Amino acid sequence: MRTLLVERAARMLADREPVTLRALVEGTGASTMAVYTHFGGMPGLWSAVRQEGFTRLAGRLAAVPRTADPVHDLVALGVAYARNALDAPELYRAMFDARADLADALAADATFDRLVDAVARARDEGRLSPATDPRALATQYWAAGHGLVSLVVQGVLPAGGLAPLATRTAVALLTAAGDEPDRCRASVERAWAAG
Amino acid sequence: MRTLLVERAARMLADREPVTLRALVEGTGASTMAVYTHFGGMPGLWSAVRQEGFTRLAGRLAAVPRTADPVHDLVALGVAYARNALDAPELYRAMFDARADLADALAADATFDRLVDAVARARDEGRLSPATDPRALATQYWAAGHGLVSLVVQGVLPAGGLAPLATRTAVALLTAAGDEPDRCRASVERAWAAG
DNA sequence: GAGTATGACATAGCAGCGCTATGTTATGGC
DNA sequence: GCCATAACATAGCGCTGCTATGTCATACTC
Repeated sequence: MRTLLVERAARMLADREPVTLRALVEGTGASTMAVYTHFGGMPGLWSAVRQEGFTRLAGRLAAVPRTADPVHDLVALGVAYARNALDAPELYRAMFDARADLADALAADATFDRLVDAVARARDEGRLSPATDPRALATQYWAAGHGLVSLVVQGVLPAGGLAPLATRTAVALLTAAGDEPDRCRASVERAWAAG
Repeated sequence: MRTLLVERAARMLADREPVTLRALVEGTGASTMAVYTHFGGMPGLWSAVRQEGFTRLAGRLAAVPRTADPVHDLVALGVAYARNALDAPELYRAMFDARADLADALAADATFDRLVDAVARARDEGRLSPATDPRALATQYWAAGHGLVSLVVQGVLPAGGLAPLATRTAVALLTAAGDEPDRCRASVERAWAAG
C-alpha cells in the first residue's frame, strides 16, 4: 500500500496532475486515512516521494559502468544525473523543493558518496592532483550540475544548452583539480557522447 | 497599496510567517479583494514578490563598485549575490520557487546582463581569452553560484562552507577562461575578503 | 452642474484543501 | 475464546484561494 501510493504520487507528478490527498487515494480503493496510517500526513508522503526520487537516482548512478578512465566515469555520473532529472522534471523539482527538508532523504547521501568515490578514484589513479579533497570537489561538481539542471528544469535555460555548458564547467573544475586539459576535454566529451 | 502589500508579503516571508490571503491583508485595513484588484490573485502577488526580490538583487549588484580589477569586480558581483540570498533566504527561495514561472521576472534579465557585462569587460581588458563567450561564461558562473547558494539556503551545506567552495569554483571557471591562475586567485580572494 | 461609467473597496459564501475525531473491521498473541 | 492492535471508512472541522454581489468615490461626458 505504501509503495502503491508513493508510485501513484510519482506518476501524478509526472503527469502534471496536482497531488492532493483526495485525488491521490481516488481509484486506489483506499480512503484518505491510508495516507495518515502509512505516512502520518501529506508531509510524510512528500518525504517518501523524495526518497523514491533519490532511490531512482541512485539506481541510475549505480547503472553507470566503470571503465578504465576515471574522469570519463565521473562525468558519466553527471550525465546520468542530468538525464534522470530531465526524464522526470517534476519529480526532480519535488526532490529539491524549497520547503523540503533534504535531511530526511537518506538516499541523497548514498548518491553523493558515489560521486565522492568517483573523485577519489580519479585522484588515486593520478588524473587529479594528490592534494585534491574529494568531498570538496564533489560538492563543487554537484552544486554546479544542480544549478545548471535546475535552471533547465525551470525553463530558464533551453535543454539543448545543458550539454555544452556542463561540458565547459566540468572541464574547468577538473583541469583546475590537476587533470591535463586536452585529455580531460576528451574524457568529458566522450562521456557526453556516450550518454 | 500595491507596494504596501508586496512589502508586507516580503516581510512576512522574512519572518517565516505563512503568506496567506487573509493573513496578508490583516492589519492593512484592506480587504481580501485588494489582492485581486491589484494582482489578480495570489499567483499575481507571488509574481510581484519575485519581481521585488529581483529588484532588490539588482540594487545590490548596482551598488558593487567598479575597480581597476575586472576579475575582482566579477567575483564581487557573486559575493553580493550570495549575501543578498543569505540575508533574505525565504525571499530567495520564493524567487526560485519550483512552481514559479521565472519568465515573468523581467528584473532577472537586468541582473544577468550585469553579469554578462562584467565578463565581457574582463575579456576586453585582456584578463580572459579573446575567445571567451560572455553569455556562456556568465551562465556557467551564475548556475554554479546559484547551485551553491541554493544548497546553503536549503541547509544542505553549512553557510561557512560557501566562501571556500565558491572561491575554488570561481578560480576554476576563470582560469579555464584564460586568466592567469595566481593573479586570478588573488583577485577572487580579495573580493571575498572585501565582501 | 447632473448623469453616469469605472475602478477600488467590503461582505458573504463557495469548493477545495489537509487533517482529525469517531466508528468499524480484520488480524495476531495469550 | 478473548482482546489488543493496526488498518480501514465516514463525517466534519478550520483553513485556503477565489468569486458573486453590493457599495462608494472618483472622474469623465454632455
